[in-house]
Amino acid sequence: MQERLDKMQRRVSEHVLESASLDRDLADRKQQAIVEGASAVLFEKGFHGTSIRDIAAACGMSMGQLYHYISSKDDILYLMHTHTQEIWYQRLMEGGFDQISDPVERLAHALRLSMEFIYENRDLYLFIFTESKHLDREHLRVVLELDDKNVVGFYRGLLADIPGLPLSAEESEVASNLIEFISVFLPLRGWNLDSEKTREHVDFLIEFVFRGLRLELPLGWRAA
Amino acid sequence: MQERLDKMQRRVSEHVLESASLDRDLADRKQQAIVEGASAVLFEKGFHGTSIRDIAAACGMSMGQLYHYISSKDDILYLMHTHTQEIWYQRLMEGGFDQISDPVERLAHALRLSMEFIYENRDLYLFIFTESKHLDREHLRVVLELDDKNVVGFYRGLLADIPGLPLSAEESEVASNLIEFISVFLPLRGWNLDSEKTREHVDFLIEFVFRGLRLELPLGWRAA
Amino acid sequence: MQERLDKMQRRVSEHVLESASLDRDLADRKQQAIVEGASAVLFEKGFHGTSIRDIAAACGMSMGQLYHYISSKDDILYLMHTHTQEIWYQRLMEGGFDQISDPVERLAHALRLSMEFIYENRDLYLFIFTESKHLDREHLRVVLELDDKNVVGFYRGLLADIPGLPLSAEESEVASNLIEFISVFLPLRGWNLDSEKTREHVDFLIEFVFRGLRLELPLGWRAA
Amino acid sequence: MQERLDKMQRRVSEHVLESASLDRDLADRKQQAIVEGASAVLFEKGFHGTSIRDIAAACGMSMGQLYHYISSKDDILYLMHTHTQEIWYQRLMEGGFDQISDPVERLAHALRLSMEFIYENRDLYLFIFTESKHLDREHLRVVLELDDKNVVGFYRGLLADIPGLPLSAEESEVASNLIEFISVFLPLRGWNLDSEKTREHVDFLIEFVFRGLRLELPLGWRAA
DNA sequence: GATGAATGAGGCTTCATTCAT
DNA sequence: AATGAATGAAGCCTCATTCAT
Repeated sequence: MQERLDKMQRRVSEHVLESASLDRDLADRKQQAIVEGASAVLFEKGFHGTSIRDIAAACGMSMGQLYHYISSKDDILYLMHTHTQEIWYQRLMEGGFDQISDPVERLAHALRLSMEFIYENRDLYLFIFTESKHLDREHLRVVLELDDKNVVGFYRGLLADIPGLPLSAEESEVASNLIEFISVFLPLRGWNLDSEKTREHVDFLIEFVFRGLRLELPLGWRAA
Repeated sequence: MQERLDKMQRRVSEHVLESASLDRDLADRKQQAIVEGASAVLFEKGFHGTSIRDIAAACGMSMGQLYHYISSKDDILYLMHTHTQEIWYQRLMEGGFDQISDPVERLAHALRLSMEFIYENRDLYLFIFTESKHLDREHLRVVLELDDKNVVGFYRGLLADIPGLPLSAEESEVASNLIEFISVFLPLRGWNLDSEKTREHVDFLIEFVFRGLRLELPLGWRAA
Repeated sequence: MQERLDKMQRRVSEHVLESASLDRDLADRKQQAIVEGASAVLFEKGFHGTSIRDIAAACGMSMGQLYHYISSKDDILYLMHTHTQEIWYQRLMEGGFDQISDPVERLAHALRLSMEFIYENRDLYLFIFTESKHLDREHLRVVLELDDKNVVGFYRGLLADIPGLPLSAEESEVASNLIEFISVFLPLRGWNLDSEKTREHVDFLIEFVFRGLRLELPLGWRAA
Repeated sequence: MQERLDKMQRRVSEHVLESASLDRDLADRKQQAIVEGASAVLFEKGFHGTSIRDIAAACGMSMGQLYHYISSKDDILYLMHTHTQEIWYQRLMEGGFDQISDPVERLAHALRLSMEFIYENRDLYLFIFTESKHLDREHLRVVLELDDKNVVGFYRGLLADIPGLPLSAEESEVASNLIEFISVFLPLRGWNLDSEKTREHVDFLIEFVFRGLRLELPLGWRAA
C-alpha cells in the first residue's frame, strides 16, 4: 500500500519538469508550496479567472521562480489533481483504514472517511471536478489514468474483496465509478442542503450506497 | 404542467434582454439559433476557449447581430443552461411521462427517460456541468434557482407523490438532489465504462437508485 | 508579364490571412501600410530587436489593429519579402526594360536597373537578406519559392533568351543565382567601399558579370 | 604570415575579457570549447532562439562557469566570428597555400581552398553572415575591422601581388570585397543548386571570378 | 439596421544575468 | 571555486465589446 503512494508522489515532478539539472527534492517542495499557495485564489476565481501573476503573488514567488518549477499554467492544474489524490489517500491511511480486516466494514469506513475528507476539502473538490476539463490532452490522460488506478481502482479493489458480492463484473465496474462520483456529491451538488446536517447527509449517502450495492451495513457502523 | 414549461421558457429572454422594443418572439428564435449554432464549437473548445468571433461564425451571424440578441458572452452560457432544462423537460413530456398514474412507475419512467436523454446529449451535459462555475453571480443565482425549481423540484415532487415513502423529509431532500446528480453520472464520469453497454448501465443505475430509496421497482420496468 | 506581377501581389494577403469575413482590399492596403510604416524601425533595430509595440506605434496603429491584418510577427517579415520582390519587379517594368528586344542589351539594362534599385533600397535589402533565416519554415518555403520563380527565374529567363550563350545548363543555373547574389553585393558587403563612387562600382560589377558569363557588353551600355 | 595569425588569435581573449587575474591560456581553451560546443545548437536555433541555458548545456558547463569565460551572450557571437576567421586562415595555411610562388596560381589555389572550406562549413558561414547584424556596435566594429584586415585584406594582398593586373585601384578594392562575397555564395544562396555537383559549381565560380578579373587561369588549375 | 474594424488592457511565458550557498 | 535558483522586465498575442460607416 505504502509503495503505491510513493509511486504516486514520485510521479508528480516527473510529469511536470524534465530539465536535467534540477534539485528534485527542492522541486517537489516548491511544487507543494505552489499548490498550497495557489489554492485559495484558484478556488475563489477559478482557473481561468486567476492569472499567473495572481498565483505567483499568492505563493510569494516571482513569476520567474514559478516557472522554474512548472512549465505552464496547465501544470498547476495538473499538480492540483495529483495533490488531491495524494492527500485523499494519505487521509485514508491515517484513518487506520487498512487495519480493518472485514471487507464490508472496510468499505463502510472508507466511504465515511472519504466523504468527510471530501466535505472538509469541498472547495478543492469542487475546483478539481469542474476544472478537470481544462487540462490539456496529455495531462488529462495522465490524470484520468491516475484516477482510474488510484481512486476508482481503490473502490474496485474493495468491492472485489467482498465475498459473495451480488453484482456482475460489469455492474461492479459501474459501481466503482459511481461510488467515487457519489462521494463528491456534497461539494458538487449540495448547495440546496442544510450545511448544519452534513453528518446526517453522509449517513444517508452511505446507506444509500450500501442498499444500492445490496449490502448490509455492518453493526455499529454509525459509531465510526 | 404545460404552464410550468411556459414559465420556464418565458424567463429566458426576460433575463437576457430588457430592451422593450424588441420583438420577443424573434428574440426567442434568434436565441434558440444561437444556442444551437454555438453548441458544437463550445463543446469542442470550451467556453473560455471559444471567442465571440467563433460563435458568430458558427451561428452564421455577424458579431453585431449577435449582440442584438445577447448582451454579453455570459448570456450565452446562461442560454445554454436554460436551453438544457427546456429540452430535458420537453423530452419528458413527449415521453408520455405525465400519462402514468402510478407514482412509482412514474419515477422509474422518468429516470429512464432522463438518463437516456442525458446520455444522448452527453456533450451538452458535460459542458453545462463543468462550465456552470463560470456564470457570473447573478446568472448563476438564476440558474440554480431554476434548477432547484424545475429539475430537483421535479424529483422532489415525484418523491412526495409516493405514498409511504420510507424517508424522512431531510432524506427526501438529499435524495432529490442525489437523483439529479446520478442522472448525469454517465456523461460526467462514465469514461471508464464500455459505451456499448450503456443500456445495461442505465438499468443498473435505476436499480441502484430504487434500492437506495428503499423502493421496489414496478413490474415490467425494464420493458420501458 | 503584367499578369505575373498581379499573381505575385495577390498572393500576399492570401498567405497571410485566411479569415473569411475580411475586406481583401482593405487588408491589402493595411498590409502595405504596415510594411511601409514598419520599415524604418526594422532597419534600425533589426527584426528581433523591434517589438510589436514598436511596429504598431511606427505604423500609427493599435496592436489590436495590427493583428487584424497579420496573424503573427513573422507575417511582417514575410510581407517585407514579398513587398521587396514586388517593388523590384515594378521598377524593372517601369524602367522600360521589357521594350528592349536584344536579349544581351536586356540583360545589361536589367542588371543596371536592379543594382541601382537595390542600392537605393540598400537598407531594405540588407534587412531582407540577413533576416530571411528567421522566417518560420512555412513562410520561408514560400519566400524561397517566390524568389526562385520571380527573381532567379527572371535571370534564368534572360539567359535562356540569349542565343549561343556559352554556358552549360548547370552553369546557367549557377549563374542565375549568382547574378541575383552579386546584385545585392553593395548593400551586403559594400561597407569598405567609397559610397561616392557607387556609379563606378556598379559599372565594374556589370562588366564583371558579363565577362564572367563570357558575354560582350553591348555598345553604349554605359549610357543607360 | 604566422605572425598575423598569432595576432589574430591573441585578439580574441583580449576583446572578450579584461580580468587580469585570468589564466589567458585556460581562457582561450575554454572559449574554444564554448564555440565548438555551442555551434550545433546555434546553427539549429539561431542566435536569438538559443538561450544561455541551451548553450551552457550544449557545452557541458554550468551557467556560472560559462560566465567566467564570457561577459555577455554577445561575446559568444563575437567568438564565433573570430573563430571562423581563424579556422579559415588555418585551413589556407595547412593547404600549403603559402608555398606557391606564382601569384596567379596562388589566387586560384586560395579561391578553391576557400570555397571548399566554406562549403564544408556552410552552416557556420550561413550563421555568421546572417547573424552578424546582431553584434553590438563595438563588437561589430572589431569584427568588420578584422574581416577587412584578414579576409578582404588577404585577397587585396593577393591581387596586389599580381603584376600587370588590369584593374584600377578602385576596381581592385571592389574586387577584393567581391571575391570574399562570392566565396560564400554557395552556403548563402546555393539552395536551388544540386548539392551533388558542388565540385562543378566551385569550378564555375573560380572561372567566373578569373574572367571577371580579366585573368587567365593557370594551366592545370582544375587538378588542385 | 447591420457590419466588422478598432481598441488596449491584460493574458502567458522567456531569459540574460546575478549572487547566495 | 562553482552552481543553478531567482529576478522581473519585456516579449508576443487575444478578445469582449463598441461604434463609425
